Amino acid sequence: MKTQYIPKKIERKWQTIWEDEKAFAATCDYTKPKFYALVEFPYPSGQGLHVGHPRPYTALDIVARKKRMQGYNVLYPMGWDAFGLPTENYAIKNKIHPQIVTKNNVQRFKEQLQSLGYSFDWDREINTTDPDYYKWTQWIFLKLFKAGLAYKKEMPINWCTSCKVGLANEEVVNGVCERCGSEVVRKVKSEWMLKITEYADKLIEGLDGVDYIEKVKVSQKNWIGRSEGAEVDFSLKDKEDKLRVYTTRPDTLFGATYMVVSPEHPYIDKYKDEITNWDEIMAYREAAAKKSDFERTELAKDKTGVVLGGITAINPVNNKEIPIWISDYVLMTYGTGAIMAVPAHDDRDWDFAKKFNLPIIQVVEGTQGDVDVNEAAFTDVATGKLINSDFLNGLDVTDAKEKMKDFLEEKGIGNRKVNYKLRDWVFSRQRYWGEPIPIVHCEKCGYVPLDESELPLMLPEVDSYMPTDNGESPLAAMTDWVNTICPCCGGPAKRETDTMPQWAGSSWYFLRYTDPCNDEALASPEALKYWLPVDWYNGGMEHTTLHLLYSRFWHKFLYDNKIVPTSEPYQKRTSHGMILGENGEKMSKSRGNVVNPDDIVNEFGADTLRTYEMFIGAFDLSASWSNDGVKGCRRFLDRVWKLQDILTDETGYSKELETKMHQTIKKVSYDFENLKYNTAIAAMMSLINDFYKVGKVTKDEFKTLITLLNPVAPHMTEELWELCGFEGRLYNTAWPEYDEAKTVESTVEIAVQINGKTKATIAINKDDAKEVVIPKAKEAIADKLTGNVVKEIYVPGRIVNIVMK
RNA sequence: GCGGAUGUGGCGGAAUGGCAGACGCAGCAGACUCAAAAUCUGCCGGUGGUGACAUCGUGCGGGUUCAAGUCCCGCCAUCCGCACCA
Repeated sequence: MKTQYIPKKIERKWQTIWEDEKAFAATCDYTKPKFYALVEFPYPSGQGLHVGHPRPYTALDIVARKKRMQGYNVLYPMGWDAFGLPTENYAIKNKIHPQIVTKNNVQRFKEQLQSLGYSFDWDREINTTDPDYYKWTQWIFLKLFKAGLAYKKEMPINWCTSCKVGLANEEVVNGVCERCGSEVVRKVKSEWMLKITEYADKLIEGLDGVDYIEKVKVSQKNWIGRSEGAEVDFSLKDKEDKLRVYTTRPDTLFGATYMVVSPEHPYIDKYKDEITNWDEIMAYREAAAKKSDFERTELAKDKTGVVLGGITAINPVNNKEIPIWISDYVLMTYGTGAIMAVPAHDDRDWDFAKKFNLPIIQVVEGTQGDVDVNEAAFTDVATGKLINSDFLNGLDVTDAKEKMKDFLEEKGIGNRKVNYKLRDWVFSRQRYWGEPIPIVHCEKCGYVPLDESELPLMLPEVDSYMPTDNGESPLAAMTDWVNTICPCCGGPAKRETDTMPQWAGSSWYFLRYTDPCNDEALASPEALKYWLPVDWYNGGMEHTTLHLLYSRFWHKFLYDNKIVPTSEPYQKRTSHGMILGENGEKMSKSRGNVVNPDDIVNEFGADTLRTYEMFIGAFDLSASWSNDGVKGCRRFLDRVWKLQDILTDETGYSKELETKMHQTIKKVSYDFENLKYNTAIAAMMSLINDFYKVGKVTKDEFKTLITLLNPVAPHMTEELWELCGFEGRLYNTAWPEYDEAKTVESTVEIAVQINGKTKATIAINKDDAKEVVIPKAKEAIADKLTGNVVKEIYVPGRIVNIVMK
């Protein structure tokens, strides 16, 4: 054996060489074909890198390295999503400035990533907390504000009692704060909002033109929750006012037997004097307000409610007088905050009607037979036919919906309406460690944007980062900073003291990588035109309805304002599975099953860690860590290293392995771009097993193998390349080519079956005709051909099946 | 409840409708060693048989097909989202 494989001796060496040679820098030669590979930039937490991080980073590193070898100008950048609560909380606890905490964490993360040998272009590193970066985050906010898409609104928000901060709906999980797990209550605050709802349709339509894995598309569509229906006005008896409802089932209007309004509905206060049971209503309302969202969900099954005394409504299609109830199963935040109840054809209305003994009128009949709406609501829209509904009778549900919508619009008692589950984005945070919102409030002029020339609006130094109990940001205590003059009238004014949420900086970071040092624009139009869209973006499923949706929204807005050249930011989106502990549970300190990537690098080397994480299983599924599995991958790399012992001076591929070589190049090339890293590695393992079986490996076979393996194990293959005296550097050697014709053996062994069961195998020439193969096959199974042969099947090069009776 | 995914040896996992279990791990046996580790060689789904071989086998029940882990219909289990959205 020539030398021993000692990763520690070679990994640092190559990392330094790559850095010195700027091996992986994306060039500004915009004439070359480009490839933009992107992984989600991490939040540099104090814990350092988790073994989950290298999985997606290695996967796209493989793609990036391969694309470079195929002649592409590749952009594979990395940066830091560094604003956020954990850093701020750590800063509060340890009395260190968050800036310093961030700097330390970034340094640690960067060292760890570099020790894994990623081909990131570190010259394009970005950090969302850098004023030169957040200048442009603020700039985009101003654009949104000027376009009327950022507005301030008094609204009940999700308030985390521990973080003392308002949360977006997406950040509340099971009624508790996504970050700290504390209780979330509703609190009324004036908050900055972004009108993402204005882009709801565009965000749905855009999905048709991109190559995202299906489950991401489905989740986004469900989250946006588009529904088509109608708004209908019900008259209040003896009143001028109409009570407007939203329904997706206007066809069932004749079956509406009562109405329900949300406890917060404004009509309740408006008709206070005429409501005969005001005390009861108030008691219900208070009880509902006290319930947290979590309790409301928990109690979802059991319907509660109170009838409004003294006020009734008139069904506009049949003029019947019906009662109005209040109940918290109707949400003020969706539709109009009021519904018409059709208990015969809606499960929730049915539950409510049963509980309070309200009439149930059937207006849709099943075509399959009897439907008893006293037993359960009949909600099947596919098979129903309308009954008891005057001019709709006999129609199926789809036609009846349309006819009723036309009717409503003709008579002026309603109209078609599309609703979304998606809400506007709560964009304020009452926190220090975020981008300041560049807005000034003037008594005379209202909310006034800063002039672009004032950007970046720097985050000022404060004495305390503690949020306050009254819900104000720590910045509010900085009177010198808060008190300013109005950019509009020059009078006294106050700065906005809320900051932006963590999602702001990550909503456009991929644009900045294309031109990270530009101080005149977020990136030059040339750079954007060349690099966009991102060709392949990989990230976690948990960001599907947050980051991914938010960044698509910003991008579409920038596109509409002609700042970016593409309507979608990412052409392709994939997702990796989680890495679980050895026991199959999520890794956590409390479970004691955490694996530290540094330990693996120290003991086995970065190339082993990379190989193992790619070999661990299907990329999109979660996988359990296995220390034995890591050892196996190290063993594989050792065996590759030791191929030097049987390396000959011969060139070309040897006769016995020629087919295998072409097959392997084909398989590895395909698998690397199709998330099948595990089978690509298996194919290379199988190839080296064959080298050992044959007892030698030619120069060209060895070159091909280490080139194919280079994207996975870049350090050791580069070292081998040099040790063997091959020319230049492996990282800029051309990717191996294969000859399709040579991927198939000229003689193949195929199975001979009787009635689908294999009885023998025969060797044939791959081009042999059926007339040649069948007799050969029959000969091989002659002793078993005891019945009548009914049919003889030959699938060329694959199988023979003799059907016998 | 709705949506999405998953189910194959002791384990992780392979299989354009065409010889199920590639590749790896663990295990067993042997070689090397004073011994162990490392390394190398062989075996490695169940049952029956000394054996060639036979037979069963991809969560369960049906179906399509010459042929089904793969396609269709109906279930079960587990995991992950969402959840009173009218």
